[in-house]
Amino acid sequence: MPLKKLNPEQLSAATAPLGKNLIIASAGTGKTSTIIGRIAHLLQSGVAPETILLLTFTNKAAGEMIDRIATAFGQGVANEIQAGTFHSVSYKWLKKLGEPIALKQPSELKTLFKTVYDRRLQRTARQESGPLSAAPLYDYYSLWENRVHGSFSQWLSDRNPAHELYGDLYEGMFEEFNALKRQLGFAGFNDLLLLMRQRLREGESSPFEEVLVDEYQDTNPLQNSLLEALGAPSLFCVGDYDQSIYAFNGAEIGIIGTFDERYPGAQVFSLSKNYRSSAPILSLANRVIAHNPRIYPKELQVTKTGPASPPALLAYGELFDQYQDIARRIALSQSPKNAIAVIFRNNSSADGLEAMLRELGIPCRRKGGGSFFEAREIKVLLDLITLAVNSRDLLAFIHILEYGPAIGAATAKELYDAALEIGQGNLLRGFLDPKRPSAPLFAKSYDPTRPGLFGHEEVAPTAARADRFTLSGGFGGHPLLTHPGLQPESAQFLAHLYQVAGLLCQPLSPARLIEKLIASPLYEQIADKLAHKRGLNKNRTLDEAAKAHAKERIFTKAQTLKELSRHYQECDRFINAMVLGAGEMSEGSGVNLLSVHASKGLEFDEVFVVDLMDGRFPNRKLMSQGGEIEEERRLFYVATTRARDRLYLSYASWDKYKKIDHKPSQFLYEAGLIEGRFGDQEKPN
DNA sequence: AAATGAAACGTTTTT
DNA sequence: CGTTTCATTT
Repeated sequence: MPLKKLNPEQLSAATAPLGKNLIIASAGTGKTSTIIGRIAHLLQSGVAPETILLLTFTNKAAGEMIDRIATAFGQGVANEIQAGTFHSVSYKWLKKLGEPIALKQPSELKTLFKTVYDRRLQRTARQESGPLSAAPLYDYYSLWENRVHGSFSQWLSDRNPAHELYGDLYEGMFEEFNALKRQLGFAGFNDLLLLMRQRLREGESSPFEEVLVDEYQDTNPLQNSLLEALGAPSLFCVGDYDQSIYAFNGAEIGIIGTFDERYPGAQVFSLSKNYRSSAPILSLANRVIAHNPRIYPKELQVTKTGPASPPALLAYGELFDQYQDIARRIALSQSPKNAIAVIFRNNSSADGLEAMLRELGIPCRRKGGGSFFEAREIKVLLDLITLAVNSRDLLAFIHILEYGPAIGAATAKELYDAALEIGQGNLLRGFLDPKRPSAPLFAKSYDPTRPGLFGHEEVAPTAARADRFTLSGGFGGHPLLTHPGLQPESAQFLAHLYQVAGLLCQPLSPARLIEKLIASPLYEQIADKLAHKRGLNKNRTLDEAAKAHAKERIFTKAQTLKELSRHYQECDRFINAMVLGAGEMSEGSGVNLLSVHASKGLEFDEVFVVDLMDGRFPNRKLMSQGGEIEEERRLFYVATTRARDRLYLSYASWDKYKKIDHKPSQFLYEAGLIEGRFGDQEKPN
């Protein structure tokens, strides 16, 4: 039983009376066991499982905890507990409330925003020192949404007075963008939280007796306001001040810091016994983090006894010597490969490491899903399935159409408008069961002086007859074929899409649908186009063998997606899970290659923290943009406390590829691994 | 309006 | 280093 295994500190936290409870749990102090214990305690005290909400930082973490509950209380009870990230829980709830939500990737929404931006800002008006470009502006806005207080333009000009001039312009853009987003039924990550909070404030009642929040230190004001809107009588927030590493996403350390002020009568518990790391590893981590100001006193006790190997500093001349030697050490290590991790500040370190490991035949796994979901052959499939779910999805439709020969963004948008009209709001019906248009369909024409997806203007309609193409399969004479500029090969592509539209209307499971899509002439044509591009040499000649190989890989990947989809019964759940959890899948097995952020919550026998050079870790570029050295130090703390038995810290003083000299990270000085004080070393003559 | 080839660009971390 | 944006051609 979960509660039996807890130490007195953990037990007293887990069995705390209902109320506002904050648990300060340093690295390796059995945070997860305490949460499991808490849930066990609630269930044993008669709290109904469906009134327990567990919020975690990743859906994977939620799944693992629910699995542990299932072991003790059975799958039935475990499944009643609401668990997931703020985002996925909000999504599920909004879905249940009947809110139509088509969740979109941030990159997609950014592109959509850019079309609004481009129309409002003439090219000539864009100079350096002028207004922000679309992408950074969108990023700022997104960060602001997570920070919730005040107006956007005010917040922006507080950061940089130069933006004050453009405040109204920006506000107007986002007003239009948000309206457009609503009209198209799209939602981004932030929207899930904003919509959920709105529903709660409008009186939607929350059924939760207690909300448990894991990784509380990484909560941002938007999430916190949602938590407050939930209004649960009891909170169980678990976090560690020293592991707050998501300031860039709006996380505010003050939220955990002011818990007892914001909730009078709150109880604060502290877990102080570390079960993970050896004494020398823990003492190194503590030595470094001691340079940060304390909010809560922390006295970590080591419980591991026996011989321990001290953390080792590995210094190298050149960057790739470092990667190579670490790969060699890993090859010689006695530890199982999946109990070893290489941790870095910036993902750019991963490629070099992976290459060197591969050279020695060592398997490795990288988090972040890799590029699987970024691959075009996967994206098209997801876009096609999206159409089955959201039959008026502008972005999905346009992305698919752009694979058509001689069809670009402009023609795609015209076809979208037309199909939507003759389908009475349903693109698929527009293909399969078109209403006869009362007026000519394509009376609009693209105006290149007004860029973006919405830059159309009325011009004199051009007459074109749909029957000028000879097509098989019942698509001949279709109203969409009256598009005046349509090429014969484009018409053929549309005929293939017509056939697929029939598939998308059938009530199929994601796996069955993907299977049929892969076998369709449409996908064959798209795959061929992609493979052709990839088989092209630099001198524009086609390497047939390379093309065949590329095509094979495309279909293999498509099969992988089909396998992945087997876990889902409904298409809409599948699609949204792919957006919400795309980054949570790791590919392969073996040595773990992780960014510090991705390593959060994990532990390994042996840990290599690499590229500990000033500038890279701490990341000076970020710090110049407002990042804080304290946050970088916390990142270092998180990285080193992943290690159970062995910890290696490494750096290289020369990057021959970029021709950059590197100095060791200041954290190596603070750790006492390098003598003297950072910044004091004399310059070489 | 699309396709092609050349130039610029920037390389943080995540739901 | 690879991607994304720009300019030119058809």
